[in-house]
Amino acid sequence: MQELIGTNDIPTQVKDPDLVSRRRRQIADAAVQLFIDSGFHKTTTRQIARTAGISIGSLYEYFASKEDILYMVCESIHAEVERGVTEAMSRTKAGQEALAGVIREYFMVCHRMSDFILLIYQESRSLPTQWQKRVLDNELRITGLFVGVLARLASSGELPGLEERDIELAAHNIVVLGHMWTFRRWYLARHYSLEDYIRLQTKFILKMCDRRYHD
Amino acid sequence: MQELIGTNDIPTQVKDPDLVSRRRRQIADAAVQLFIDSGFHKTTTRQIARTAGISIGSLYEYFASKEDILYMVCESIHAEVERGVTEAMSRTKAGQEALAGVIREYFMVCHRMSDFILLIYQESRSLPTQWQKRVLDNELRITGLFVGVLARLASSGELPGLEERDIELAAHNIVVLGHMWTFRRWYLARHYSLEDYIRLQTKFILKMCDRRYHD
DNA sequence: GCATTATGAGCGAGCGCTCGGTCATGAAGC
DNA sequence: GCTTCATGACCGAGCGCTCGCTCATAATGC
Repeated sequence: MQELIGTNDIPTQVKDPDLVSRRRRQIADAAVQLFIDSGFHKTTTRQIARTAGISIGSLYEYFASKEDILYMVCESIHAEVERGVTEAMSRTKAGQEALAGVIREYFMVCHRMSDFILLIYQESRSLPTQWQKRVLDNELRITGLFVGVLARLASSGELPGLEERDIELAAHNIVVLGHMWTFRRWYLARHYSLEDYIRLQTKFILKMCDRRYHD
Repeated sequence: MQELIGTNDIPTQVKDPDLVSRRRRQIADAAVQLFIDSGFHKTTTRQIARTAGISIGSLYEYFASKEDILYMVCESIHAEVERGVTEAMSRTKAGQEALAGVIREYFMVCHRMSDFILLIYQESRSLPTQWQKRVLDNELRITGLFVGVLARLASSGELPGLEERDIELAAHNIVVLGHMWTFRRWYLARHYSLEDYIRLQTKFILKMCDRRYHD
């Protein structure tokens, strides 16, 4: 929920850039919780302002529209997920267990960001078209991180029989199985602990990617 | 999009049950397209009435609220998916290829119902809580169909090493990988034909479920 | 002619957003 | 140092409008 808060993507009346990013963060933080609780459409701009502790007038000094707020919220969420994943990757060692490690960390991020990821699934359609595209780009960039991991393993012979097209699709599968924990949580969390889920899915994913794998 | 149109879940002023189900179908058909095109919130009840070819007053003879219409639309979609899957299952033979066959048919259903499935992901949150639960029940019932298939195969020794908990989760995975074709279509459809997608994902799923499987 | 169904003008709550104005701060002029 | 003035962040009543929904009345059909 970062630097881009002060991005010049979104115009503002206010001169002081430091103040702009502080206030935007303040507003986005208030908005994201309200969006999660009641959805984008049922949340009113007045509510957002009140929760952020500023007036409705001031709110519109920092954002040009309600959609702008949603866009910033979506960007923040993706930035946070991406940060989590890249961090996990830099921490992780090479070789066979690398994949399992990254999956684990990614699933933990999904768990932590459950409500936020769900929000993107449900509300990103309310964004103006060009910003929807940006959201999809973000999604694709995150998927790309997993393509990278898989490609590295494949090229070092760790995943024999996995061609380029397989890799791409496998990466999408990993990403989406992480999301699945968020949008099927109402069921999954009642039958599997997060640890169980990670263990079982990792097993599945490894079997999927590595024909030599046996449990 | 069926019999349940005349369901007594939703109250009506109109006596003739046949008329009720005809009109409800008429309204739901109009609404679903509008919801897909513009989303639930941006669609107005007046638009729905106009598209259905009736007056706004009449619309409220057959539905008590806009949410009621969304609920009926969601139910219809799930009924259609379930019909498609059960039909595929009765058509399909036993044994090793049974799974691949069912997956194939299911993915075809997902493809055909792409927009509708996406609609449920995006708009079911706008439903009153108790009806959200019903939607989740439907989702679970469809998943249950796959649990059934996998369990039958497992008990006849076709999928060694797949325990009950694995089966449950594998079924969820299959369902969600079908949905993935709908909500990542903006990317996937540009890189994989439906046939490619089915072939690759089936391979993945079989590897996931069957340790004896090799391509 | 009565019961049933259809109609659409109208209601009013509530929405996103604006804009004229306030006020704390600090620079400028003397 | 005191007064004056300029700045810009902050404010919130209120505008214009839309929307979901109602209800008095008309049309229909048995």
